[in-house]
Amino acid sequence: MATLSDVARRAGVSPATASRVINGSSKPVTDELRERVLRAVAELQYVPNAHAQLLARSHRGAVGVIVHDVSDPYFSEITRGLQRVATDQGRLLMICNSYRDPDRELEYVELLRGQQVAAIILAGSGYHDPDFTTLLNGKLAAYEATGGRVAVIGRHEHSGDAVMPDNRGGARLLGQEICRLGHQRIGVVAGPRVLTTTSDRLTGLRETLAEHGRQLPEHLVRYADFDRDSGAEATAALLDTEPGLTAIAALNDSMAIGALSLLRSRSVAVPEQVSVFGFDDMPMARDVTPALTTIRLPLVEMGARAMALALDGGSAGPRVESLAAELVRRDSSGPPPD
Amino acid sequence: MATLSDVARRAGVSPATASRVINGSSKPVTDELRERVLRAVAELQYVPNAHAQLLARSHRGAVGVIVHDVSDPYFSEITRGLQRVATDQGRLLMICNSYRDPDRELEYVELLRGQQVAAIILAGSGYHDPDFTTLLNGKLAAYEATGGRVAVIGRHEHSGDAVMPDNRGGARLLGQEICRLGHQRIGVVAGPRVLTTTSDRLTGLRETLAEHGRQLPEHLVRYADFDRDSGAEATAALLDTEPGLTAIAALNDSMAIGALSLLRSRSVAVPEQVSVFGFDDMPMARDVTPALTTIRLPLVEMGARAMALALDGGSAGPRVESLAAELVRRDSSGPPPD
DNA sequence: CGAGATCAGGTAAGCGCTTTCCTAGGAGGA
DNA sequence: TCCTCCTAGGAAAGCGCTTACCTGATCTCG
Repeated sequence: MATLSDVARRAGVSPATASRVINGSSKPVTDELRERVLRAVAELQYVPNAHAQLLARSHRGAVGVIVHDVSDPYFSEITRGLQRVATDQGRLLMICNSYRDPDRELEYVELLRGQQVAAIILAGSGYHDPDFTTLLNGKLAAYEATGGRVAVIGRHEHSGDAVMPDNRGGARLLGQEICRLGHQRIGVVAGPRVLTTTSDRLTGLRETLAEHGRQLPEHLVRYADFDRDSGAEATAALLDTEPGLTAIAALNDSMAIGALSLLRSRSVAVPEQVSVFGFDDMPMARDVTPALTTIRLPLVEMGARAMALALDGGSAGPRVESLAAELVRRDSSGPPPD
Repeated sequence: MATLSDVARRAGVSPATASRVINGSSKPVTDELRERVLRAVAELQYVPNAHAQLLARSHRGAVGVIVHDVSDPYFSEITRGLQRVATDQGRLLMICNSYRDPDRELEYVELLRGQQVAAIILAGSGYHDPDFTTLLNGKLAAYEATGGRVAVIGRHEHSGDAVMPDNRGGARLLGQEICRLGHQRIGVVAGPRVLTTTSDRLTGLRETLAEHGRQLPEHLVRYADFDRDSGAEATAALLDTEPGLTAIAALNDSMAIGALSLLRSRSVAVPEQVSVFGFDDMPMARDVTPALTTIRLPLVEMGARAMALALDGGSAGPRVESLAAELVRRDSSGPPPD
């Protein structure tokens, strides 16, 4: 691999001069020398060693992002928003998948810190796990203490800048719609118990149902993994327990799609016999049949806001931006059968 | 940010010793000192500067991946495969999105080279653009000349290790199925003209149709962008031109889903009036209604193979692994109406 | 015509780490 | 008791780059 000195030698100048023309430094260099350096660069196919550069300048260019899984549409949308703002500011994004493993999340924080990233963004639900939370906050605090910026998306456990989707409010909208339609026997396909997103959504739903005089007994809540297949399984279990259900609320769209697929396989008509509700409004929600009634979260926007928070040097104390959810009525929901 | 010397000072040892215990070097260190160093690390929340480490060792750990767009399911699947193998080997993955911009692709090659990655993997179709191809190959060659490894997925233009999905063969399967069902009036929603994937698939399809005595006139091929919405548009255009079509072959699933959605909005029954075919078999293909008949490509496998090729030091000359495509019959296809 | 200002370019000191090589001290053997 | 050999630990030389500072030449002006 050619180095700066190789270039300098070949051009017959000092490394300093070579560095200056390559980086377009403000220090003037005669055209003659500039030319020679550029020629040498081309001939040697020279590319500066990014690590050496980062060491020498103390710049901090890149931004780290820790998400549960980019291939999950929920996170690809968020990531798209993050990406957009980062790119606009000429920042490189390092994306890390924790696959919902708290330990891996911790490791990635260290890794990103080691990479000298300018900011770390944590996207995705927090965990109901005080020990982990303490540990994580400690690491983040250490990072912030050295000038790093942190922003989180949808996790209350961190006390700094945050973008919070209104999970609870969204779930209330969902509950209202279910009641408005007149459903009485309602099953819920929830996400992993340990995630705060699950409990927030569940809480909102419970509250609203209670306000309308509905019960949500524990055996009608099934915990799954926020993915399609486990959503289908949970739906099956729900139906087996309580064949008379007329509404199934899945706490994210992937699981709702799983539910749809299971219902189809059992020839249960949606929404005539059973209504299905999702949450998130991923792009795919409108393409399944029947198109999914769901709660829209402005995912791309959330990503963009979080990145903006992280990058704007944030003078004041912790800023929390709450983004509203919105009900999207499509074809998977309707009144219960008579 | 605490440095190694800070740690060493606090522990009352030399940086060398500190480095040794932190990295678990083979050089023996007394428990006494080891202990002191570890305590200092904990107290200072020390994390090694990854750039300095990379500079000092000449290790080359990470692997770079350039894809069109990870949030496109086609690439998330491939990436999953790449990721799996990379993680197994303890490698960090740097993922870059070119968004199908050749210039950006070129830039990313430089960037990754600057990051000293051990290998670069290019996934996604090549371009029909000799100038670009020459440029890209030049850059890759320069990288390989300095010991970097390169593997490509689905691009013929590079002469090194490659994993090639059998686009043409898959398209032939598609053509056969269409003919078998008895369709005569066939429209195609193709991808961007400039991509080799588009032309490969188109060629396979054309060949097979021709063998069965079908024509595929140019006005029945509409070029779109491999995404849902442009697929819908192209389908609309196709139908407007030629209302009598009984089969629409989209050259990827996203566009097929767009086609499905457009047909639904026009109340055209699928497959009774028009059959729709996709390509790739993304996870989502089975969840749309009607479930999509498509050509399965082993996307995850492709990623895994490519990473394996790139990482195994590949002694011999260029290795090309071709992966077969497979027809998946679902509900969106059937015989033409009488 | 010489002193200071100006300018292009070079010199060298790091950035934070790893690792080779060296040293001092202790163990072991004669 | 003295010499050798091993051992743990330190000193220091880089890794490839940037940049503050210095130098020598040219220019400007009194």
